[in-house]
Amino acid sequence: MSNIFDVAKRAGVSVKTVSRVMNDAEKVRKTTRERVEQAMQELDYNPSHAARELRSARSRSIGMLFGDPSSGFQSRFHHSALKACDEAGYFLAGGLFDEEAADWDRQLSAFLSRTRVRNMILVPPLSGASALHERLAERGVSFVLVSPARSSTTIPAVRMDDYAAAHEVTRHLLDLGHRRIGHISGAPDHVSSTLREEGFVAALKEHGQAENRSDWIRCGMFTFEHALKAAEDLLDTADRPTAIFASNDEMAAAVYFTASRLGLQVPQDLSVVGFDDVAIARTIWPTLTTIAQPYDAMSKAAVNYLAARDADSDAEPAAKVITLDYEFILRQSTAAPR
Amino acid sequence: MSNIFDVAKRAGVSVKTVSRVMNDAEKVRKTTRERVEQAMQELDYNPSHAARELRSARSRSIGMLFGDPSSGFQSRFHHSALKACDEAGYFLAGGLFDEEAADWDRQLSAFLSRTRVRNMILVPPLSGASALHERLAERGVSFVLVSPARSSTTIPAVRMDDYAAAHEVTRHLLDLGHRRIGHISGAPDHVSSTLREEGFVAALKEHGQAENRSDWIRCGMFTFEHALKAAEDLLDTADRPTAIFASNDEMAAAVYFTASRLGLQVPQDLSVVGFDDVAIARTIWPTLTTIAQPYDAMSKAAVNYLAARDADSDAEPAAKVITLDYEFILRQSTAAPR
DNA sequence: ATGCAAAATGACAAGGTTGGACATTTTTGT
DNA sequence: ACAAAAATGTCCAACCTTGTCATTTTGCAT
Repeated sequence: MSNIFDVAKRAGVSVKTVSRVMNDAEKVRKTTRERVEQAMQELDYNPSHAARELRSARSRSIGMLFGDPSSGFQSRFHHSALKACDEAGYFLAGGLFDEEAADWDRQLSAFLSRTRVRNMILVPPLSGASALHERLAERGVSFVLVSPARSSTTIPAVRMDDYAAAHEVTRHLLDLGHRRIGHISGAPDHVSSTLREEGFVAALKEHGQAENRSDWIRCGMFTFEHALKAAEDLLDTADRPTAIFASNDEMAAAVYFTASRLGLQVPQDLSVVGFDDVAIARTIWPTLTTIAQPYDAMSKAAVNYLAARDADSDAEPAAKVITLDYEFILRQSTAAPR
Repeated sequence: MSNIFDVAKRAGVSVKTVSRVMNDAEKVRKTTRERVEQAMQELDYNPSHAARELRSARSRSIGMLFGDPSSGFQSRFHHSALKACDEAGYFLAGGLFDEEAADWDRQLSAFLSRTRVRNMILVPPLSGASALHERLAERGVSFVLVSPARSSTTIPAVRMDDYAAAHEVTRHLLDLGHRRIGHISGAPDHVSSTLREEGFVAALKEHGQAENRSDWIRCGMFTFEHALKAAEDLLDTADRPTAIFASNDEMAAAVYFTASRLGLQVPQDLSVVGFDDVAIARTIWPTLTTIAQPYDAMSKAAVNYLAARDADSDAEPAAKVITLDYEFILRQSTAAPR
């Protein structure tokens, strides 16, 4: 396995110059840079992560804590984060974190000192754990929240436009001809849930459906179990909605089940829309129309911010909260009402 | 942040002794060890991962490649692997791997040289990718397969007793009184699928149900989509089974849907059993009776083997294939037939 | 051509740990 | 008290990269 000396020798320059090429902040003449880059390629050179970390203040690694083990969002995001880190030349260090555990503080310490990670990404539900955030700040770790529960002006965060997405979803249902539309909201203390609900209500109002029954909005706490109950309340009456917009995919799955149980076919008798586009959206039948979180873009934004801060620790992002474009994914769970 | 010198000073010993304590292969008196350990605690010392990796041949890190992004098995295993690595003082390095990509070879090189990982764990479907295994062997990386597709006597692997588990599942259905039992098998080239099918057939035979219709065994390829078709074939006749054993949880979910569509209630009209106990088993309704893979035990076994080999590179495991105990998880998807 | 500032490049130490090869001290058993 | 064995210490080199500072080269104006 080749090292920086081999590259330097082959390119006929000093090791320092090779180093400069890799950390491309400093001035290197174009011809030199090209010579070095070619040598790197020829030797299939990759810098040693360990040596870099040992020598330099920049850590080159980003930590991601895994909380809720069954979170579809977390799995999807992890995948994107691996990709983003790869591209940025960073390294994603995964660690376990159990918010409920009595010794979470010790757990965190062990993770931080073992990995020497100075940068972290927190996804829900950990992006809402303020005790954790405080501890990280104390220890001088930079971190970015993904889809945080509370909007904060002090902690950098990436998120998507929940309001606009919910608005578009509702609009889609209205355009199909639905006039009786239910909504299953998430956790009331989570700002994403609130925004989605607001987007839903606003779209109805704009369409002159202001009188849409307010008891067609039920809280599902973002969980399958709660949503089952909510769906039953909505559907088990003669006067039921013809479409339901659930604030995440797991809850949409719960709607499917309740619908099946009541003998309602999706989408013929009931249109269903989810949110997040996690694995389950493609694993249930009919496949679920939903909003795809911009996983790749969010990861990239988070990694880039951390990388920039790494390079210049005083750097502050232009915007504390970065809002990214979602995507509306039309699958088979929506149709015109009968 | 304290280093090994600080610890040595505080414990009143030499740096070498501290090192010996940490790498506990060599002889250190008990009292000395305790003194050193106390000093480490007091100083909140954690050895620098980077320095160790840089200096020593032992990598202290284990790589895990992520293939199929929507694999429930992979997510569950990842969680357990993080735990196991943590306990063993190792570090889990995650990397992306796309078997289909034309440049997977380059991808692999980049991952290996960037992380300098010398140990790997491969989960399905990557534990069945022989081209990948060859390349890893060439590069001198030790690796362990988890639930490999083919039984091999040359590559270390951990797995569970698929045959026994399938046997127990079938036995459970028979004990409930079911006499007409269907099976949806996985991918025919995967030994786990074959073993499960054999366990199923054997249990029926033992119970004198040898004449159980062989066309009640259908192939579902381990995927939701294929299983939908298989379930329909099994259920959309008057002469249908009263119970179905699916070779994984995703396929069991497909059975639920087909059942609902046909107006059959689970478990009253149809008992369903899955396999793996991934997130979906608890997210669908009724919750799914299934076999839990021994995720924690498999991770631990894999990590321990790799750690042992790390310490003594000639070490070979007593058994090439370690078989671990599964757990039968009784939930709400099974009941006596009507 | 000459001199000068600016740009590009190089030499060397340092970072925390382990391994090797021995030397020295302490303990154990008799 | 003695020898042998066990435990501990010393010292140096190596791992690979980057930061600091010194040196060389280049570009430009005279």
